[in-house]
Amino acid sequence: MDPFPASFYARSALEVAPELLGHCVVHDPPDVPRRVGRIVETEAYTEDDPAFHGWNARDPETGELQRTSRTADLFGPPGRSYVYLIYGMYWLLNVVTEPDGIGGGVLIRAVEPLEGLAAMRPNRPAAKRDVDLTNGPGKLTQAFGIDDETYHNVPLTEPPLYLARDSEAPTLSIVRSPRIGITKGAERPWRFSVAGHPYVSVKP
DNA sequence: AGTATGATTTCCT
DNA sequence: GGAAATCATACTA
Repeated sequence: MDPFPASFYARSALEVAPELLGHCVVHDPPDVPRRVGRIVETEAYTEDDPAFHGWNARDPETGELQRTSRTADLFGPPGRSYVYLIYGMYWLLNVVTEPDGIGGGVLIRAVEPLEGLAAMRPNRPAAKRDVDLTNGPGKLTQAFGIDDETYHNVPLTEPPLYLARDSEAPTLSIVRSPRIGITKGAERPWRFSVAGHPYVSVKP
């Protein structure tokens, strides 16, 4: 499986998000068995989006979006990670999209574990069944051992953590639906999931 | 099966 | 001061 190159991400999150479905998240650090998950659910966030981080941080004079300490990396070069703490407890994994200087990203919301399940289970003691290992954005970062300390703003185009094109990816039926857990911009159908897949976090 | 609530931190108004 | 791209648990039926 080959990592997607940075150029793959240098366009709108709305194009990248559905194209990632069926392909893989690979985590292969030293001393730990390799973990692989097939992406089954994503969400797109763009600059022109009330749900975008820092949407409210606008210059009162010009209306320009401000790069705040939290959001600056969303405006950086494409193909890098944006790891964000939500509700004080959970890390969410995004990949930065759009050309350098434009803000945008794709949230990885759910994966189906393909490899390294034995290494995921100890990270997810609350998971009673394997489906609970990675069927949510906070769950999959736990299963894969991803936090901001090591994995924020690193390239997702090379080991140890990368997104890879899976030539064996099955043909998919993709569903568009409103994004989960947001209030502003909630009507935009910018969530993409594999139809009927058991690892999708919330039924569309 | 469905609904309600607490945990806990960072950032913006 | 309060909201936030969530999850696990504890209820009710």
